[in-house]
Amino acid sequence: MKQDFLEIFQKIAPDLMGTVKERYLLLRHISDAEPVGRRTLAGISGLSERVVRAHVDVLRRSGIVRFTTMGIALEPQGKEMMPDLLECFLRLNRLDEMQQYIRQKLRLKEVCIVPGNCDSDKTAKDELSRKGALLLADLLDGVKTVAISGGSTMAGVAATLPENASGVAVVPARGGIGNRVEFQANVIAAQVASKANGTYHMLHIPDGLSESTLRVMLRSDMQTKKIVAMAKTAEVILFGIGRSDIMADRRELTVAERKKLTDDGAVGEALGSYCNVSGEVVYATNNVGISLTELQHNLHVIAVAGGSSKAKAIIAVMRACHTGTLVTDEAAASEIAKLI
Amino acid sequence: MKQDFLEIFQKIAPDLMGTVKERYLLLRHISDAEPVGRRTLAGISGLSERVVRAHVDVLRRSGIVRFTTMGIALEPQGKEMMPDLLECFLRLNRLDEMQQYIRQKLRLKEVCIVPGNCDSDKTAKDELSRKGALLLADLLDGVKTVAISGGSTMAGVAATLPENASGVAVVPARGGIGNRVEFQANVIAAQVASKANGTYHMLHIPDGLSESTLRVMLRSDMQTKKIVAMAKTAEVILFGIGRSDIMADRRELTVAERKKLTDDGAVGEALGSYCNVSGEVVYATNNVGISLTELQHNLHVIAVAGGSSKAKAIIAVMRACHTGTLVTDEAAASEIAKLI
DNA sequence: TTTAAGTGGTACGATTTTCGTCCCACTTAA
DNA sequence: TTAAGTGGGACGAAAATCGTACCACTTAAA
Repeated sequence: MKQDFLEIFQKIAPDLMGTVKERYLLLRHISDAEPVGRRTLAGISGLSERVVRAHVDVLRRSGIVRFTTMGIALEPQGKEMMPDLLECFLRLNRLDEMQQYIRQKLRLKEVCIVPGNCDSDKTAKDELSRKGALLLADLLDGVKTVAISGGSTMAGVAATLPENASGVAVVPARGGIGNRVEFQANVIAAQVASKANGTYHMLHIPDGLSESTLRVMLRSDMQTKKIVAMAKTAEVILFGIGRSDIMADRRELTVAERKKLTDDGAVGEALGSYCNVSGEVVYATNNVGISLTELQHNLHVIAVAGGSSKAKAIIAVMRACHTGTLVTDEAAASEIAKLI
Repeated sequence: MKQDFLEIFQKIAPDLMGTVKERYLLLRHISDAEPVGRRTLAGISGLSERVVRAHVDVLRRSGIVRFTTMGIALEPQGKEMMPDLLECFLRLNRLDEMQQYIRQKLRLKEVCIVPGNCDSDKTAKDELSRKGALLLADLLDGVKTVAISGGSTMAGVAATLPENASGVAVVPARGGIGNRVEFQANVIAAQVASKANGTYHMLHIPDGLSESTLRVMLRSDMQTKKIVAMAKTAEVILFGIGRSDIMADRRELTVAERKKLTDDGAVGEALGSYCNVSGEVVYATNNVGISLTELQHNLHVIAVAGGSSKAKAIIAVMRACHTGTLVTDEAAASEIAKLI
């Protein structure tokens, strides 16, 4: 069997997962402190008394727990199944706890973790992109403009985005980078627009221009100015996160620039900004578009990145970002949780 | 370990299982006839349009299906998971279908099937008893009298019955049989009464008396008469089913009697009545209490028996019984389904 | 081209279910 | 004896679910 029933279940009934988790939590507490009463149980589990009653009532009918005058206790068969139950939910709950932990530590709005490791597992990378795409799809209705960055992960998001008729306008978050055409923000923006039956605009600015050249270009090109403005006021901004050393390679920075990066402790890159582990932007490429520190004005900020090798980069960038939703994978998340 | 989660899930969230099964069914139908519309889907699945809508909405949010102008279709990732999904639900659905099939063919009120084979698997036997006990427990409130037969399965029911304060009166369904004290109906009735904080009565009549002796005893013993009357009007009657040859051994029948049994095609026994595979009672022991053919007057009739070796016996007895709930196991059920 | 069947989307009121919040009789241990 | 805690029961409010329409649109047959 390739996929756990648990994963399948999570796919076809994510709305019921909350109920199941509550039951599991209750059983854990009952197992810890049996016999224990409804109200006490409600207190330590954070649920209301009434829902606790509803849950234990089902569990009683299943013969897992018993109601005694001293409280709710596990039946022998319930006790018997506890180890299996724990093992089953261990991973699930670990992801849950990590989500909460990372969210609080990094002060983010939300954190999503998909199982697996993007570095070694191709399907995990697919899952990551898919999760990002689903989050984006849920936002598309009631939104006018979406800005999206480049990179292989964003390309995956664009590829797995379900078709819809939201008709949003999609713009690249930053100018061009690298030489793989399929990972260009322009191309990805076009692909997303196609899936959403919307419009797209391009930013024809190469990376690594001198500041003066950039200024000249901007002065003469009203179109670019308009698109940059659109990106800055986009309700949704979606971007990937890269390791600073790898991104330096891809941008073909000079030796001097790379030395400066390492000297300043840069570990992560996103939207052209290189950050150190404290969340400070230590270097920024000369290009147009949104930068990391401007994200507060956007309604929905979504960062997608996975793989244990990117853990430090993710910490750095999300600290610099201060807000938004992080979509990552199990491997990166556990590494992040270890580091912070 | 993977398979375990399904069973565990069934234990801790049996109420959600219906929803999950509906989703599974819908996915099967979508997979069969994609792209297919809401109303068509509602028609072939037997669900209401609104419910179908709610389900596919969840599935869409999970990225499993896609809504197109031609109908609902599977996303690539949904198509990918279908084989696993089918495998996961194969067993579950087989049990479901068998329940329906046996219920209709044998014209019973209800059929419950627990996984496994009681003949070879001790835990399956526990599950069987437990299921019977749970059914009984659900009935106890609002009921005054329960009649129960003897046998190892009934002993298991009594042992796994959750304690409760229903205070029912428990009587043995029939007089004594065999020589194992722990399987006597009297003892089991007492045990059930103890668990239910109720009262119990005994039937001090040994098996195999001559008819004249029996008559004499009954004439002089008003107590026995009263208890037999209680048993016959009990709202709940619970009994096990045995193979006729084995029961003949246990009752130590004479060679002539056994020959008559085999000649008449007796295969199953319950409540002192030996039945052939057509459901005709071909021989009845000389004892007091309820007999198989009188069960129509009882509100709830529950037969509990499992193991593939008992398949024929179960068919015979349940055909003679005409009504009631049958609790059996997977092995017996598949054998029964094959035979009828 | 026209037409009829079928599609997803939307809306709204009725129904059912869930939930919050009491009180009660009872058990238990201090 | 008392005080804390137990499960059970009940009832009205709140919420989710559900039935049932209608709509604009696509599609494929006529």
